[in-house]
Amino acid sequence: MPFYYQLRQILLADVGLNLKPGDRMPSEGEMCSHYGVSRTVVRQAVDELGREGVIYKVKGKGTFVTSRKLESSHVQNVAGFYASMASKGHTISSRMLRQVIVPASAYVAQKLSLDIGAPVVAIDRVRSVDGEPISVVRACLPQVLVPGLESIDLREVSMYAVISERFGLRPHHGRRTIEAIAISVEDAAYLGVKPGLPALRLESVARTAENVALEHFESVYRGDRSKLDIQLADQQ
Amino acid sequence: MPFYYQLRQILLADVGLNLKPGDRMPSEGEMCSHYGVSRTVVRQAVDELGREGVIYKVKGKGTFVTSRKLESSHVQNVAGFYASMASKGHTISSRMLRQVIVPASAYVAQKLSLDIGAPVVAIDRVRSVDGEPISVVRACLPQVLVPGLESIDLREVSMYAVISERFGLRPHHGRRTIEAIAISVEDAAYLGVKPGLPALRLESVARTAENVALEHFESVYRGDRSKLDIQLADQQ
DNA sequence: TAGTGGTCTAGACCACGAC
DNA sequence: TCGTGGTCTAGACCACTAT
Repeated sequence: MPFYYQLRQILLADVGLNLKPGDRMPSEGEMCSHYGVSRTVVRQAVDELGREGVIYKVKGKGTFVTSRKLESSHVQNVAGFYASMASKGHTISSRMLRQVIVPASAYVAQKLSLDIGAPVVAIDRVRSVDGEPISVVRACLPQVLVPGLESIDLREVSMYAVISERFGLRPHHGRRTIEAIAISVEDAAYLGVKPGLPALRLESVARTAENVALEHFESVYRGDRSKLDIQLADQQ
Repeated sequence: MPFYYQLRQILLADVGLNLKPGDRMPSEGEMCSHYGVSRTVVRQAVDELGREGVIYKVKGKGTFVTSRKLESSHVQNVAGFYASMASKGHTISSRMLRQVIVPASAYVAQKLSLDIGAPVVAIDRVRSVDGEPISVVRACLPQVLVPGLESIDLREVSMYAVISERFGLRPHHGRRTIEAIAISVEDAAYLGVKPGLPALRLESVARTAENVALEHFESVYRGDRSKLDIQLADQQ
């Protein structure tokens, strides 16, 4: 492990144990001599924690603990729903509605920069958190990128983990939009609510670092049980 | 301006003009000699662009252009609604519903870490984009932090800009939640839609770097005209 | 004046990818 | 083998804050 990463972990532990909100951290010079590393290393560790909002720096004064707890939300992380919920201790399960190769619709083709009719793996699931159905997710991935995905059991695992391990593909950036809709008859039945009630609709396109469109999905969350969390952080 | 910032701007312009998606950037060593700066400077500029998703690096190969256009969304930026919309060329106006000092309700007091009944400046507005009413925003700020805010004309300016200039307070981090609701009779009237239709409700608490709660607001967006945009970016 | 973080230099060695 | 980005050293000067 690089020094700066080890130091980052040490400082993170300090913030959780010895240091309270508003406390001043040791100065960069003190850290250099205390841990026997150069200032480059100290700054890389401290800057990372600053970007994550754990601490903040004031020129001429010092570095201080922000102390807020970070709970990254799956809405703004490429990590995915499964990883996000699992990290909070929830149990996630999926009921598979469809897992087949279909020709891309005009809409999906446009979102994924494919030709209309190009083969995509369509994966429709009802996702439950701690046993309760929360959302209906309809995902599409270009079949050429993930051959064989249509026959992998995804009920109890993270799809992103499978894609990463089997195909070496990792989502890197993307865009999501959220809107309020009246829930459809079909989705209401899946989620056990009345049709027409307010629901959240989240649409997402994830791309690799090379900007290859990897996945499009649309998910509908029942409005009475779902809030989407977003963390804000100013650029430091 | 620091060298690394100037270099950042130069590289950003290159990405927009000379370089296409997937193109390789000059290597770090080439930039050093070309611009006559040390590698520290080059790395600080390149790393920033990497974090913003403009470029990405592959060890042993080089640095490449991602090329996606960044459209920062006001949902995940502390910058605020006004700055976000204004930067996209929209005209924002506000109809002031209420701008007074009131005692904090139990709910607001808890969100702002105040005592119940402590004075807060309540600012309720109907916000219009390009002349069309889009959302109802109800904000509360601790009166001790922003004395006099209740008598400043906020109809045509950014509230965050006012708070920054007059009181030296800048939002630094915070948390927002999004949910789907059926719009109330009152808000429906403000927005000119039918009561009970799906709407988005965004709740936010913004804090300063010192973790002082600066502002709580709740805003309701008419569901038929609003989508909230979120940019995803993997940690590099 | 002393201490802090912000910026910068001029080197170094390493692991990884391409050839 | 060579070039790339990843990590690291040991300094330096600056602007800002506090006293």
